[in-house]
Amino acid sequence: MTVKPTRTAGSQRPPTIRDVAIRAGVSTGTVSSVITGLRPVAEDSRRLVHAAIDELGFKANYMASSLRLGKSRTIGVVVPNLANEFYASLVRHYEKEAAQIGYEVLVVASGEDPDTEAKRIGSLIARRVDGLLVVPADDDFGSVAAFPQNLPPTVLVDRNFGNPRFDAVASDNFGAGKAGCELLLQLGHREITLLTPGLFNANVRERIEGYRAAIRATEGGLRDRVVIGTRTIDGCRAAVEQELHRPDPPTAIFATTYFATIGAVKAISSTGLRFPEEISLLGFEHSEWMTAIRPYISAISQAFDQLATESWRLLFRRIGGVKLEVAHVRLPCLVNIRESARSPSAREKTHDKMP
Amino acid sequence: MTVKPTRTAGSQRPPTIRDVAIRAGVSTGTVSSVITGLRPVAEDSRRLVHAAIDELGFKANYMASSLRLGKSRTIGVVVPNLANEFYASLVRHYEKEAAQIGYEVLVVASGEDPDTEAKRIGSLIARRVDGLLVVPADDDFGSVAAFPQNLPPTVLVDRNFGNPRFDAVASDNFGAGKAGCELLLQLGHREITLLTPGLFNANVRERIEGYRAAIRATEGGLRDRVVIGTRTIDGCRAAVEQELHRPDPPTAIFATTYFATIGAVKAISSTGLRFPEEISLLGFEHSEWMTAIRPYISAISQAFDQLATESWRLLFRRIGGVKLEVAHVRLPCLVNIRESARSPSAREKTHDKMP
DNA sequence: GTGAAAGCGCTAACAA
DNA sequence: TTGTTAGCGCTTTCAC
Repeated sequence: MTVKPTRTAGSQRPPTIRDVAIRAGVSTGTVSSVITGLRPVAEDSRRLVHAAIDELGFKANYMASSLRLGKSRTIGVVVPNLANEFYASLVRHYEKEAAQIGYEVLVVASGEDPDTEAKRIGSLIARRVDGLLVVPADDDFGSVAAFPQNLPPTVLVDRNFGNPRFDAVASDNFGAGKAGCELLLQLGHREITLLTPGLFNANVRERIEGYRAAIRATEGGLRDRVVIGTRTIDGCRAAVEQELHRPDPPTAIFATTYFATIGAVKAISSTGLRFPEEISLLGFEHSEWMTAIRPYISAISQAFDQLATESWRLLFRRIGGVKLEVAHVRLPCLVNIRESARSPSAREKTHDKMP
Repeated sequence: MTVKPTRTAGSQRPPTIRDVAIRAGVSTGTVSSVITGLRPVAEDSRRLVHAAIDELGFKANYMASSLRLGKSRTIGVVVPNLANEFYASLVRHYEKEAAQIGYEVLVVASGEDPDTEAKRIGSLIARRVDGLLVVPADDDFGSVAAFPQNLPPTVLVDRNFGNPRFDAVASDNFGAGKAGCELLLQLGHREITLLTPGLFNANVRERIEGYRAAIRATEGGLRDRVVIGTRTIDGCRAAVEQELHRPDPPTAIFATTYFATIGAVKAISSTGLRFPEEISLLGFEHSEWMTAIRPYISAISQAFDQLATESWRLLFRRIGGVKLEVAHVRLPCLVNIRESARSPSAREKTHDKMP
């Protein structure tokens, strides 16, 4: 039988609870009690233990305690793309929430790909995260063949709201599309082009429906104009450029996502059009730059802080509770009226001058 | 003696290696061998084990294996602020690198506060991360009293480059400040205000020194103008507004950080000054919006992808190696000349007209 | 090629 | 109030 060496601050591997116990002249059980505070410890022992902990620079091994306890105090956060400020903000909020209660967040990106998502979630499960906060890569979360069974408590954020198997929180996308279009209509626009990166997810489809509803509600028999770009900024940019070069260009553009917004601004900037005099823009989401360079960008934005706190709340409700109803929470969007959307009068005038 | 129940796919707690072993009619050792592939297994057993794994939806518990192996395949990433795109990009790169080799990243934010940083790093250590990638909250990383001893392999990114105890990778800040100022000088500017959020960290101080060196190298006996804001966008904005309202306003502003850049743009936009005709701006870092609204923002930028890959490389070099020299790597910055910085001629003309 | 069993560092039930 | 001890789920000798 080999004798186990005691580990000190300088040694290779970090000291264990056993090293602390020996040094303090108590048992490991007592040390554990001091650390967790779950059962009373005599003042003398406590002092001894604390002294030993400090001298050794001891840090309880969380992996061991997690294994024993069956919970990791870790939450897995899955987002499509960290390059998108919207998702980065979500992560930021989650990290803050986690820090407050001694949790940690494991962040992974799916790259908008369901297979990658499944794979990444698999490794989060292997790490036994206590819960999952996921912005699904598509609207059928969990449908991929290789998708892991036995998910921990999970709440879906921003996408795939209708999924009956999971708690979810998302924005009122229909309302957002409708409000945005109405705003432009009120300003006097009659040729409003909706820009979407695609039709791949329900969020944009709902926003489009909201836009269409607003168009239909009008008495002028206006037509809806939907332009489809790609999921990249450049794809949206190209689509808008093409739209602006048509013989009957729109007087306003309504972008349905953050990347579409950037693409639209780029497209407008690259044309000779005066902005916002000749072309109005209503974007989506909020970012600092929108209130930096003129014209300040008007935009509908998701209340991502609320999305974050609400989804966090739902997750812990589920981690704590048993047999809960599936909860689905819709949050209203915000309308930020700034400079990039104005009434089309200037443009009309220009037209009047040269018939 | 209680008999341990076998766990199946539907049961509460996830199946263990033991459940797989029983189901496959082999020992846990054999199952382990199949999973890790570390010792040969007969084809028959392998098939049996794989079948059992699939039927049970088994996922090896990483906490248990980590505990046993003494390594977690997890890297801790510590950044000052996830709201800063620059750091968010760093995280994005690290996540990608991690995914490629089956690692995971634990992301924490220090909020620019050394005490919070120490505390957060403490919990990363408790989770036994295999390594730490940190953008330190200040230039004396690890000096706080409560700072944990016995760090895992660690590399410092972007800040506190000189720290002799740690590998580090950072940009050539002096060179960046110098190149930026020289660019403005070449354009013909003589009154160049340098905007910094403070003097708290060596990066900005080095950038200032670079700027001063360029000013001094000039023959015109130019004065250096350094304006100090705060670490927030608004603080920088206020500082620039004040500067622009002086009787002797600058013709160009050179912002030394990302937040300072946004603050400067906001300040310029809020004044009546024509931009860039009357006032030039050279920013710092790169972001999509800089090439969206006109004028496109010229900026010096850190090669954050290189910072990320290089720091990742250094970290794994150290995780793998023993007794390595401390490595310090400086990376050059990029100069992106766009529209917001131009020669001050327009401004001069305006002045000429009203003496 | 495979099984039995020890043990990673911790917590909790049970005794004392 | 405290010590002892049996595992948490996995990997890895050591036998066979």
